[in-house]
Amino acid sequence: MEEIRTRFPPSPTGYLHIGGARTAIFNWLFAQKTGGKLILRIEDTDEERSSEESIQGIIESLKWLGITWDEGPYFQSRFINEHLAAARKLLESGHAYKCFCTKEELDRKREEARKKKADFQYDGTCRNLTPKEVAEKEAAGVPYTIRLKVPRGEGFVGFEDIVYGIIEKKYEDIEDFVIVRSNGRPLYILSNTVDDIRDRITHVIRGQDGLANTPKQILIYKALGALVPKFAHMSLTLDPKKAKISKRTHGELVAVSFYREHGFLPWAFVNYLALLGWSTPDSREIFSKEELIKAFSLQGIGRANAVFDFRKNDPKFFTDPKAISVNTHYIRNLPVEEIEPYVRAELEKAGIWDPDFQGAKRDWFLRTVDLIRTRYHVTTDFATLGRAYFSDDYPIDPKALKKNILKHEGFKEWFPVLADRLQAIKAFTVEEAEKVIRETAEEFGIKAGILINGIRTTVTGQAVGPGLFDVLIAVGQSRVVERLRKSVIFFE
RNA sequence: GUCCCCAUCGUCUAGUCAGGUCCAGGACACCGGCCUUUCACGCCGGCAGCACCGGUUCAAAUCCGGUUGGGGACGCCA
Repeated sequence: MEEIRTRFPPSPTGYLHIGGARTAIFNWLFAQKTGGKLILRIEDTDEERSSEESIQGIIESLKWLGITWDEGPYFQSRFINEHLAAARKLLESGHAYKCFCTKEELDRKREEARKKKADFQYDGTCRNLTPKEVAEKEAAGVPYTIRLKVPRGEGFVGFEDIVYGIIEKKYEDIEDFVIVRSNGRPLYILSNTVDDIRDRITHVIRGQDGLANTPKQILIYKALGALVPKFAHMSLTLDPKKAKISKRTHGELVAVSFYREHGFLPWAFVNYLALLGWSTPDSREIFSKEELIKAFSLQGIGRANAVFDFRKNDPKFFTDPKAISVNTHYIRNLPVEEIEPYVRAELEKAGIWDPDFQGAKRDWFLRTVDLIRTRYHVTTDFATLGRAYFSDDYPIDPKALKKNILKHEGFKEWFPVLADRLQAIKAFTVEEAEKVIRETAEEFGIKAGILINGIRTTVTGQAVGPGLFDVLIAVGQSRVVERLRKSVIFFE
């Protein structure tokens, strides 16, 4: 059987955004699933907007997501001569012709048509130029573009899209489109097709916005005598207002790097993105990498566009709640060793990483991560909400301070007593700590909850967290005692 | 304006190709309860949808037509 080859061809005009990432993921999944190859091709032929920085950023984002490619990156700009050779071939075989119309003239006609609310198509002025006329214009040095000669009369270009089914477009609805500019540079529609032919792409998996281009490209394949690949167009990703996601209007909120910086586990993000516009008959949502590859199929891609429901300025969610929930799932359920490197990265970023955490204190570290992770949503939480476990320099949440400590003047005397008694414990265990604290509460004639919540706030800086006695063991006897002693300053 | 695509809970979706088993299933979010030293987790329960109109049929979310709505493409950008 023929080898399956897919490609991901980003144009390096900015960061990788979620739409591009999704396209890359689907191509990658299909290649993995079928034992095929994924080709990475940088379409850097837009001289104005392409940048090296963007190329690096895109590659970095792909790597972070865990998307691997088998060939490339190839650079489209290196193959311009090949694109032009194809155009010459089309000229010679009579599938294309030189057009001497000026851009200004065409722009004017287009504008005129738009005003009259009429359809505009190139009128084919130069299509019927005699060889003599062409020669004269050329001799006079009139610049020209090269247009593909689209078949005229009845008939249509048809193909069967793997996702959308049979698509047919009448010849009369396709104009003789430009494939080479008057400055001699090829256009995307030509370059992209020639590259796909050279790279022996068998399956073009791309956004639905490429659907309208497909009949034109098929015409090029046929004129060049090349085999037409299979096409699978995927539904688009829309913003909450149903507009196409774009770097321009959504900024960093749609950048893959944004999610990396905000504490997403790469696989969780891939898993979530796969769910946008793709599903299995059983509506399953959580997949390991192996499971996703196994479950993936192009037929599972939906035809209706999907909304990436990010919430700008939402106090509770900084992006699509579903994306966060998938991430949360992984943070809570993955073997703790698998999230260890990500927690480490966050602690390093926060400047509170201790090398012992992967040496002498590794057991403690893993146990602590495991203890606190059930209420975290993103890996950055370990360095913010969880800071007190890993560093002695941590902030006290003012609300918690007010509610759990300042409300009870008694802590002025309770904290020192608790510090003494906890320090006196020989074997510092959950049971012992609990016993001491409950007895102390009884002695003072108050509810244990008051002491428990006050201690939690002092020791962790927060009103919420794991069961207090587990917290005390995690933080450790000496640090707990120290923190309690220092707490009298809250009343100064 | 022309061409193309799409239409199930707020969001992601199953079900549509092969009409009955769907007074529509799951997930997220939301609400309530249990658990509890707090917050989570977990468990239990709830809210909420087949865009509309017509047709075919014994029977339609599923098939057909139209309407409306949404999206995309119409560049000498990629």
